[in-house]
Amino acid sequence: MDRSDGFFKKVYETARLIPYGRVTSYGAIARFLGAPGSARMVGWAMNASHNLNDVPAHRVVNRKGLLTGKHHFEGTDLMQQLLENEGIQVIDHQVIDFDKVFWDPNKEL
DNA sequence: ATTCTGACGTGGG
DNA sequence: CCCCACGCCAGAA
Repeated sequence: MDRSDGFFKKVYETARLIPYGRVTSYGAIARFLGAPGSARMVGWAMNASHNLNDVPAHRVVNRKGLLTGKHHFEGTDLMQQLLENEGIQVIDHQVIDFDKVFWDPNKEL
């Protein structure tokens, strides 16, 4: 059916756990799921999550804090707008104070 | 079936 | 910090 059980579902749940005003990286989620080398699959799952509204994909960035996925959002600045709306400062598609707003599931959970 | 790509990450230089 | 090469697995052509 629509909900693939396993990896995808875990990605969605983890993404939902991201607190307000925080961001995480694909690799962090992938490692939390037990797939440290399959960070790409997290991004792929996010692409599938495009239909879901409970998955704040805009809070997920790459390890550099760069909004690599902004290209897949509507318009051209939507992802940045959402992050700034949460109090996250974003300049040139890059998250400022990334180490401060970074939320690591392995560390926080 | 094969081949390529892709919202990434890590390691070496 | 940058650049290059490899690995990872799912999906599309």
